[in-house]
Amino acid sequence: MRASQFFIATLKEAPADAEVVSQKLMLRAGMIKRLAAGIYTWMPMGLRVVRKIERIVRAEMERAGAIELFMPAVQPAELWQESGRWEKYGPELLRIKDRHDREFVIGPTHEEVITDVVRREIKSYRQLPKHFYQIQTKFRDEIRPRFGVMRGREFTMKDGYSFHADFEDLQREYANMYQTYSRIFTRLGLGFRAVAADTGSIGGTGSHEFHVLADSGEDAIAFCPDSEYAANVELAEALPPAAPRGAAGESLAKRATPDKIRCEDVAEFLGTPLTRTVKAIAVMHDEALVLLLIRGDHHLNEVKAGKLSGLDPFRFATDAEVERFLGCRPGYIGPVGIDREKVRVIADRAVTAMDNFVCGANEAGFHLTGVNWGRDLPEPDAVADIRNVVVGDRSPDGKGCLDICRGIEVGHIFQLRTKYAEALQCKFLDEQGKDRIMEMGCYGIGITRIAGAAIEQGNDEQGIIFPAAIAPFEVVIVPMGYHKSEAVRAAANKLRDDLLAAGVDVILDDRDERPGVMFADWELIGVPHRIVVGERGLKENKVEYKGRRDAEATMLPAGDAVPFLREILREKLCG
RNA sequence: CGGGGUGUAGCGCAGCCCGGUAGCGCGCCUGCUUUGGGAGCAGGAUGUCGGGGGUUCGAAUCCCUCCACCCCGACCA
Repeated sequence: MRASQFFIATLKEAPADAEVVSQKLMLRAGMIKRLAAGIYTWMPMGLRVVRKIERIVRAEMERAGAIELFMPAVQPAELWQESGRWEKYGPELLRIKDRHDREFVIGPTHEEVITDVVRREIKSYRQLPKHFYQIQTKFRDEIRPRFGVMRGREFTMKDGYSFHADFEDLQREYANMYQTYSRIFTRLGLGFRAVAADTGSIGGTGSHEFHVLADSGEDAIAFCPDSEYAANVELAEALPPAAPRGAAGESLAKRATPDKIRCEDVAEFLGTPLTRTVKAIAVMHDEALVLLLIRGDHHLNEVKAGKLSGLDPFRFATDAEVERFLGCRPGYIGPVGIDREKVRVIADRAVTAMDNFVCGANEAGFHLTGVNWGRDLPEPDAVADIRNVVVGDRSPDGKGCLDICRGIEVGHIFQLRTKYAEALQCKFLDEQGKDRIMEMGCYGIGITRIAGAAIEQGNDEQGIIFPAAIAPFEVVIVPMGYHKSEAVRAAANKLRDDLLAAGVDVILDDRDERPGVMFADWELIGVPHRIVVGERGLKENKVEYKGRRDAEATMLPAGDAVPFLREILREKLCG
């Protein structure tokens, strides 16, 4: 490729509304163009990145035994009504009507379509298992699209669906995909982590998310540095405290705490550690108020709380409801002296182990100190794990303490079991000639999100630092005076031809630009390897090499450039 | 949806309060010079001032309305 024939559209300044670094850099590097909220054009430079990601994903999916097909983006409403998601999916599902007033959706995912295909095509256990996948445009009408292609409304996804005669075979394929995804993200050159994930309403044993580790990630991941344990914070279990509850040493006292509403403020005002305070969170279930008790320094985990049998589903109580049930305005409510016939109390595991604690007095402007279970109030109606884990908590696998990092979800594998097969009656005949529902797995990779995630993980003051595997070009040749010096032009052209012949994805910058412009452009675009050809070096028959992360350039004999680059590119691919 | 904010040239912005018909930087075009880190000089092109309505002799500016985009929204219980 020659730069003069390609399309390079870099910007010195990023559009003002770009928020995250990947979005700014992709816009500046001319990889994407915004058309509408969460909807982007992939410009030629960016498309090369997407295509390289797709190529690796395809290769590994084929290797794992999956078969590619391509399903429609526009899908009839009937299928979604049949699965029940026409109602359940909510406003994220974009619905459209055709000229005959028939309803359709723009597919946010393809479980319905693939299940329909399989139920029509596969009749016998002899045809199972099968794993179909596609790389396709999805549309999800996000409430608030942000972060460029990381949370767009229209995006490209690899989605695969496997069908099995029994659960054991589904688990086999699930393990196969776990390995495959690990290979894919390794080949893509990303720092990632597989984490146990919430299975949501579907239940079942298996779901893992694959996260690219980056501080800007939207998800928090709890992991144990001393073991393999890693889970989304939504899921990670907070173990019961090791130390038992202490004796009731202090006597119960009511203290005036005017205008002190937050636990932090109360603790500071009373000179008590935050860890001795208890916050009561009022929620509503079945039109009854339930108090959730969390230690002052902890955070409620809504996902965990929502799974409790007596709390599914719940919503936060309004101020009026708090007043009605507790006779006190929010800010000073607590579990002491309330009508436990009407208000249930669910305590986090950490809270039941507390003694001599501080909580609201159910009287505006007052908190209680020296509160003790048993003595001052009855034991909680239920004890459960309803908080987020924090750094330093014991790891659920018992092998050390948890740490927390942030990640961008780029892959998700899921054992769907029979959820969709049941709804759409996707059956096969087994060896006995009996009708049985198929077991299903689904496996997704956010292709376009990976481009953004890779940039979040690799960038500096100058711009993007792409892994070689997904950079738009592996090598750029920047000649000094291409249009002035016959020697430079000849050497640069030859190097380009030799690299192409050696299978290297190279671009020669033959634009009539000043050196500074070319250097800045390629550093912004993030090409990992750069060769500078100049008369200065050619006098000694040398060219200059600089890796994108290198501080200094090194000179090499012109003849060594091709084997040298082949070598480092091969290392990167295998490493 | 609720709250806040912004729409002026391809990008970044000023002008608006206090009405007089639009400007700066980058980019773009032409010429000359320059050529190892986003060049210099000279000349030039580019705007339904988000749309519609109103007030006014006159509206980017004031008023009404619509639209688009951006930001924030459990943790006070």
